Amino acid sequence: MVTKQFRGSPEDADLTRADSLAREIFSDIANKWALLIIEALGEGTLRFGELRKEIDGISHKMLTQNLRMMERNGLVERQVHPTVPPRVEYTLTEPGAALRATVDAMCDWTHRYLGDIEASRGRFGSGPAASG
Amino acid sequence: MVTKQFRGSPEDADLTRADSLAREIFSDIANKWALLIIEALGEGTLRFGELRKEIDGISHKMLTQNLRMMERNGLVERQVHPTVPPRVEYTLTEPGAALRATVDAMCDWTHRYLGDIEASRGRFGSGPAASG
DNA sequence: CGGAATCCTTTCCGATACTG
DNA sequence: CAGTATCGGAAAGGATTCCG
Repeated sequence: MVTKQFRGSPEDADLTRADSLAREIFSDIANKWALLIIEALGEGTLRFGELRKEIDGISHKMLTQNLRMMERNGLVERQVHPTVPPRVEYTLTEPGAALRATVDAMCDWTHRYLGDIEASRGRFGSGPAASG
Repeated sequence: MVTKQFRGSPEDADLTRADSLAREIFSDIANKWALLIIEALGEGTLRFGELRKEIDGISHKMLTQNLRMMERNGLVERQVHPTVPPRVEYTLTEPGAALRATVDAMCDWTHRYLGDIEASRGRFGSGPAASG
């Protein structure tokens, strides 16, 4: 039940704390860039620059920011090779790989219903017109 | 391949248009509130006010805004009962219900890895400390 | 090459007021 | 009860610059 969060009742402090944490994590990953990064890393390990090229439209800043967040949450592992120029590689962890299956499903869904959605958009606006 | 979007090449106009649309839809639904609404409607039809109560922390405005977007994309159906006071009900469509399975998986994932993530967060910050 | 900090614009989102 | 519109602060996010 991720829809619920915390209410201030002191008794169920543990339950509400878990709910609050669940919601926080959910909010972290229910984000465009994070999901696209997971999708991109699904193929295997990628360097920072490769990720940037793979994910169309992501900025340097957003990529860094989301990778930090995902590293903190243990979704990706960051490996720094102390060469020059530096080489930094990102890999999905086991939790990250598990989430990847879900993201794949979301991508499949998108392509599966692309036509329906386009049609729905066409109807929207012309649909609920006045009757008289 | 939702990670790719459109490049201005005139030849593959159709392909890039589809990619662009796919990314747009993906961005629409890869959003905290939209996913929580889908999750909430998974149980069955709910009124506006019920949704508001079900989804902790969502504001009147965000709920309206996301419901419009989801209606436009054909994820939810909106039924207005011309009573007084008005009664408006929201139900998942078939595409919406299909997406629900994915969102459920995301919620399951969240609870499944809650502990791991919390542990990872604890390590983060104290991990990459200087060696000397 | 990858990261961090800065600046600046855009978007998000809550609060409020008003309508039917 | 549900929806729309407006306002203003907060946060997101892009561009740029400097560092190792």
